[in-house]
Amino acid sequence: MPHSSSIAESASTHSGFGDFRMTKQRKVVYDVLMDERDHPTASEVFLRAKGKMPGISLATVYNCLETMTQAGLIKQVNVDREASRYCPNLRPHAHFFCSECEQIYDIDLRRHADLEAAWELPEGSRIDHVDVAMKGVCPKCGSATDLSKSEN
Amino acid sequence: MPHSSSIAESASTHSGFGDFRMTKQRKVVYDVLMDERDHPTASEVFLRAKGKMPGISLATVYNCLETMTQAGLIKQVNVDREASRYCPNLRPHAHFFCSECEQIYDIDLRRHADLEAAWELPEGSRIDHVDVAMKGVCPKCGSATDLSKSEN
DNA sequence: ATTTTTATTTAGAATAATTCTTGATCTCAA
DNA sequence: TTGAGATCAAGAATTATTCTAAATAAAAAT
Repeated sequence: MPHSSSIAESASTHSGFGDFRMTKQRKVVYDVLMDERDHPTASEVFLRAKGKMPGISLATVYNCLETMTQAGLIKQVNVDREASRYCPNLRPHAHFFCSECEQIYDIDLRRHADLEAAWELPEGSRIDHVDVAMKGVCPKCGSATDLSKSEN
Repeated sequence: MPHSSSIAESASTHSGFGDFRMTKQRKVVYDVLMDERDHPTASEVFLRAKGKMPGISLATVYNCLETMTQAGLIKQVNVDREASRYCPNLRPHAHFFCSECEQIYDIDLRRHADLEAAWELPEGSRIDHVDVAMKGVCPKCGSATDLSKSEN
């Protein structure tokens, strides 16, 4: 008889997130995301993860990112068709992509804001997930005069 | 031929949208989007376009979609990392992706709604574009009992 | 503790959407 | 009409991601 217990698991590698096991590799990947919350791509995560665990493979990084996304531990962030990025911020938030510095910033939702109220949703729609991505220029890049389009 | 409309229809091949030329191919692609507003992917557009212009190539369809998106004639719609879809709806609207029927629906913005008010945007951010994608189950699919998960 | 089962990792091959390249063709303007 | 530049077509190339299969590790059962 294979196991069947749905939730409520026991000791060690379990995290309490459904059937999710926090393996060594997953821990490393998760830590990478926690260490620098700059929305790295899978390959960027891979590079950093190798620093902590040289033998880890790219496929594993992809696996970990996918499993942890499913488990709800992290979020996958997509901007246009670029490589997916990942973040461990679980609060409801939007993403702001600065087209100057190509950084992604988390934008928090205001306490009382009602996202769905703004839209003419047909009666009876069930919303599972709302994804808000903004594009523009961040304060840092915006204040820099057009001349000094240097770095930062 | 159906649709008469708006833009991209005047005299020569010029449309008034910057330096954009409405060539035969681009017209075909644009008409495909106008004929059936169901957010087709590039390959779907290609298939339909071949009906109107058998010699058209996939590369050209990609070119047309890209140029017209740049020109602001159509919009590229991305849901997660799936193939991009395209729509000629220029009103500000969000996209609702039904995970049952895999259709994309346009969701209009309520007249007075203020999108940016909901977010804790840092002072001095310049927003060029906001992209809202919702995922869930549409009324049609939601009302169908779980048993009749048939089509549509 | 040893065996059996199941999940996870790894490396590389495969995939799929998209972009690029090159040469041909078309359009506009002189 | 000619020349320049834009656009098109066909196929090769790219790239992020997924898949496959074998090896390993962890958990459960004996």
